Amino acid sequence: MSRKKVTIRDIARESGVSVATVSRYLNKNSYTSPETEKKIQKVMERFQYTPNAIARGLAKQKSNTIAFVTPDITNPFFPELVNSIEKVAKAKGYSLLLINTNEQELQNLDFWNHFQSKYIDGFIMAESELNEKARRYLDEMEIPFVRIDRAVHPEHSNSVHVDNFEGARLAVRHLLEIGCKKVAHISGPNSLYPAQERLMGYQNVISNTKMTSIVLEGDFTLESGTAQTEKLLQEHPDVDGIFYANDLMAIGALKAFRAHQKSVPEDIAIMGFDGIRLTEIVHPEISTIKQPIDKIGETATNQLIHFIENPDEVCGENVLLKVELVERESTRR
Amino acid sequence: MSRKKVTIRDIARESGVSVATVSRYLNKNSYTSPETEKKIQKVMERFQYTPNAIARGLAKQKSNTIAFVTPDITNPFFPELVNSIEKVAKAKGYSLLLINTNEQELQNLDFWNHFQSKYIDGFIMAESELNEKARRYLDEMEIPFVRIDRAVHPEHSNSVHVDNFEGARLAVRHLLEIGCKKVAHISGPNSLYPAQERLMGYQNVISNTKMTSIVLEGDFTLESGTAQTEKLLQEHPDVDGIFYANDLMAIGALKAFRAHQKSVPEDIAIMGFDGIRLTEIVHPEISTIKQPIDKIGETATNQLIHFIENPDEVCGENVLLKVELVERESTRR
DNA sequence: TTGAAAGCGCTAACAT
DNA sequence: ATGTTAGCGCTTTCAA
Repeated sequence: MSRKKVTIRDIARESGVSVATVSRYLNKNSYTSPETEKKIQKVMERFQYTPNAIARGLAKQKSNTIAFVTPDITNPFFPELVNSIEKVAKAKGYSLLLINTNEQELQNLDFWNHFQSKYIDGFIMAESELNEKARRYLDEMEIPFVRIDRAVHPEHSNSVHVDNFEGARLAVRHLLEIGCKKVAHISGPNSLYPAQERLMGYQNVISNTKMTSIVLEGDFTLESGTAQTEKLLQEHPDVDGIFYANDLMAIGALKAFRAHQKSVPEDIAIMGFDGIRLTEIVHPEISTIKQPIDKIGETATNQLIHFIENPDEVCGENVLLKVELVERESTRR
Repeated sequence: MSRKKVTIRDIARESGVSVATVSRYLNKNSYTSPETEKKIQKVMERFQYTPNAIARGLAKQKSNTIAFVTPDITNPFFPELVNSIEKVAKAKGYSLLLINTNEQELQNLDFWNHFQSKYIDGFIMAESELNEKARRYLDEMEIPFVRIDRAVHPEHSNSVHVDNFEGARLAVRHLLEIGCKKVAHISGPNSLYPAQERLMGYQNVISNTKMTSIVLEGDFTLESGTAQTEKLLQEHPDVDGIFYANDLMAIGALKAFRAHQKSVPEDIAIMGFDGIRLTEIVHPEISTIKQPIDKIGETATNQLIHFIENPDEVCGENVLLKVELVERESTRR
């Protein structure tokens, strides 16, 4: 038996109906009599028919593909996130395209033209920012997207967002509860909104104590965790609790503590933020504020697909998810 | 200004030529006079024309997308790999689809029908195995693919493969050189060819000494690293060197050593395999046999695209890449 | 409820 | 060197 690809026309001919009827059956959007449905169904099975997605895409101007756009997929947040995004997408009949591109290029209208030329139905972005021009262009082209993680910004809607402020408060209060007397914060880049929120959470709690606020700005990388901790230990050798704006920096800090013979949690207790798996792998295991990563991916994807399929519902909401304190060795006294 | 999408017909009309000429210009596969080229070029720029990828796909039966197929993208190997795959793919005009699916489903012909219905041009797989039926089907459909990492198997060609045997030998010899007297191996699953090769490398070196071979089978997970190390310490408390078939298990082992108050490298020296970034993050930093991850991704992608674009060259080669010893704290005496 | 036919936007013979 | 035209496989009016 030759593997000639079977088309809708073959199915139509073989079932004795027109292609239009077969198409209707396929799309279940118009009535078809039960009998013809049965017939078509049978024939499709016999021929192992699978409608051609590309042809469909061309006719409907829709690819049933969404994209995940990021400048750096080695961000440790990424794999789990993609997992849940892909899961939901697949369940709803969408494929996931991975697009690795820098912030620069996202401002380029050509980039979006190519994007549209594939009829990509929408995308999720986790890190970059779009300038005014790009946003307007996307708007004209009616390509929906949702922001998560570092891409969240209060000026823009359509995002899935976690409670960074409350999370930071949880973290700092936890440090106070276990008896820390001098608590510092290594923040994320000030330009990022989630980093600002975490900083504000820290300050909010500290301002209700007699402590003074000690903040150094990091950049969310492992290396900056090590470096800023070094600096902090230099300037304030008596710090006994540190809240890091993300887990990676907290993990990087461990190297600095080792160099300074400080033991965690005995000399200094530390908290991270994110809940990446790495926190359980290092020693000591790091206490953290855990984000519901799967839920973020799921919610974002559901929301995106909702927009795609209901373009009329103009304005998207912002979802806010809860975070949770996870206590581990780094704060166990 | 309305954003009506501009098509090849608009460009043709506006440049005073036929669509065929524009198409030729686009595909640069037939001659067009320099003058008309200039004209067309101008018009395209003026209209910001981007050819519709879906329409092209339908006509050429080709989507210019490749897929990365894996059952578990949280495999720590993944992000860096995808990075290099995507980079090469993009440079050659291909997009990357991420497909998360279990081994089970890969045997399902419907899965491949859907795959084909999108005109996916080829794929890379890193972990699963395909049964005879699926392989034949792919063959009939002429969907090329290449195997890397755990999916490599000596019975199949078209793979990019590292020198596991030699790598294992390097690792074990290194342990001997730093003075280990009793060296054990925690292997990967026996069912996986790369794991077998690493095991053979271990045995090869050990057989040239007066030592006896001590091997426990792990499964490449962090947890199994901890568990098998526990077991090993129970059975052979005097082991003073361990070669782990991958980094993750070596990292998991650290927990076991801590529990048994064994210090690394003083009491026991350990080596991993892979060269994932994590080995530099934990303490002590783990010596390892580093695979050229980027190169694997690049080579695999280049090879895949080569097959896609030269379907005539029937039989694919197997590329073998070198590995490299990286000495870190875990073997520094 | 079903069919005929005109697209969707591009490619690739075949002509000229 | 360029134009005509018939697809690629499916969807969607419009009629019946």
